[in-house]
Amino acid sequence: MSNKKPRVRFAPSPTGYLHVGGLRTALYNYLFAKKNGGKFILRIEDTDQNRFVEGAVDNLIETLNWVGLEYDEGPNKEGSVGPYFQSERLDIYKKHAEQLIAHGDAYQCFCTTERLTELREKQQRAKLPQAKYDKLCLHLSKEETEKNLTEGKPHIVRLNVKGGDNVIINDIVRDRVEFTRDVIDDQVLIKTDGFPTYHLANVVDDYLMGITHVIRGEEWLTSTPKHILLYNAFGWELPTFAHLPLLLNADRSKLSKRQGDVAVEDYKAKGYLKEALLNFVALLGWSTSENEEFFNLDDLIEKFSLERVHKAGAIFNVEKLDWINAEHLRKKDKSEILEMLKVELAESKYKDLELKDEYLLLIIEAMLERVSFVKEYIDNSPYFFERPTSYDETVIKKRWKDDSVDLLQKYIQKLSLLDNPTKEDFEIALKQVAEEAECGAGRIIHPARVATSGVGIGPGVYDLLFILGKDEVIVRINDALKVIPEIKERINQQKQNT
RNA sequence: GGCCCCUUGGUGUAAUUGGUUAACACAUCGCCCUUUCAAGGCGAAGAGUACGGGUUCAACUCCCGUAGGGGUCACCA
Repeated sequence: MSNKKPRVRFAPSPTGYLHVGGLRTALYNYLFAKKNGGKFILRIEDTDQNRFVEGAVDNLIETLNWVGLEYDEGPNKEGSVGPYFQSERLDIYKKHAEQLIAHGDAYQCFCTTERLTELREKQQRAKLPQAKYDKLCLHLSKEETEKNLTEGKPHIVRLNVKGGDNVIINDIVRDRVEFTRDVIDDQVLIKTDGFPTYHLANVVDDYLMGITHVIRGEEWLTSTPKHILLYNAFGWELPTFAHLPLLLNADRSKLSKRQGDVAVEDYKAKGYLKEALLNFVALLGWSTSENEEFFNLDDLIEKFSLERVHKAGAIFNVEKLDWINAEHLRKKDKSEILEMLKVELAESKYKDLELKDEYLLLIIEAMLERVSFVKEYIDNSPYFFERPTSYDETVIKKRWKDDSVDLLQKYIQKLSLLDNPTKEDFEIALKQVAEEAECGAGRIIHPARVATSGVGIGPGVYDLLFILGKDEVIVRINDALKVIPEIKERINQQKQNT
């Protein structure tokens, strides 16, 4: 397969949502394909009828589209090796299972679930190293098997694991992994309902779909020997394997729902950028020799290699994700942020406000360095969208002085004389008032900020005042002057009482 | 428990594949800048590479053992 263009696949089972670990697997597959001019295929592993989830496939595809991992072949994008739903390939698996049976590499098994359970319990009680099927049905005579079949007895098909050499996996990430054959169970290939198990289906499909590299999570490593036995039984050339390290919870167990968000859509809903998610997840188990950290998708395609994927599992550290998200957000064009902010606003309580683009752009400019998420433009500075509903008491306590009322009155008086003040005009006016009152500018800056925004933090005051505009500033300060002195008075009272 | 995988600061990783004061980033702390908060700049603390043996002039890098963690042992994927 050395000269062939690689064909890789992401083969999730549609359980409802895309797991971030799945996203990382999909990404590595995608990057490997794009890097090497190959094809990235999406195959739906829906062979478990019990786990059918309505709408799961659509949701999965939607999420994949959202992050921008476009597949070359898959559902709704037929190539020449479809269908891409395993549930639509049942006859293919059946045919292949029959072929295996004919060659003695598989056999029908009529054992009941009860017997199997009992067998397993007995083996466990006997403290056998490993519970395995006892091959009872392998020794059924041809006649018995035929009889059972014609009687319509429920049955499954099992892989017939024979003795022989150790099974060796050559893996790009883990080099060489070796298993003795006695640890390999006679794996179920076809279930009673006629559906194949993962093991049969993935081998048959990977071969038929021309998959050259199987890139998947480490949880598959121990079942890979079964797959290799199947390839051998069919006489097929093995694909190259690459088993990826797991994504972990903070306690180093496999990343799970219980310990935080696990679905890509959860992160999307929280406002993470797709660029940040991909960038972050790419770094969980892979790095460049320079240890660079900021990448967009094109960078990743250029730099990625499976050889630099490493072996140990990685903890999914949200703090770092947050930082990467902020980095990506700051590098975006203001116009792009504007569009995202509009979407965010449309879903907020300010959805009925009519806000001009120039106004939003001013906010974006002023807040850019202060936000890590688009929604923070709203959450961190609601005062751009509504008048303060309260005033931060700790700020009042610290910044509101006896002369604040007087200074602010003088300031708005001065402002009222200005015609279309620029940002600089707001500054000049404020400094004039300070000079005339023979006090520092801070004496006005801080009260002006709380009075107009209700809080003590935010962009530069002159930005704040300019963006709000002269009229609004005057209204807000007048409003504030009616209530802040009372708050201050109350705070002073409390102080005396304690 | 059997089998398999893994092990560099709290976290993600780097270390020209045996020669570095073990590097970078996130997080933390401090200082500077800004009369706010961030961002940014500078700096600090934090691992001597899980542990123990070897091999070697030299080991994070090779070998053996131990420990710890994880994965897997379904008619789920």
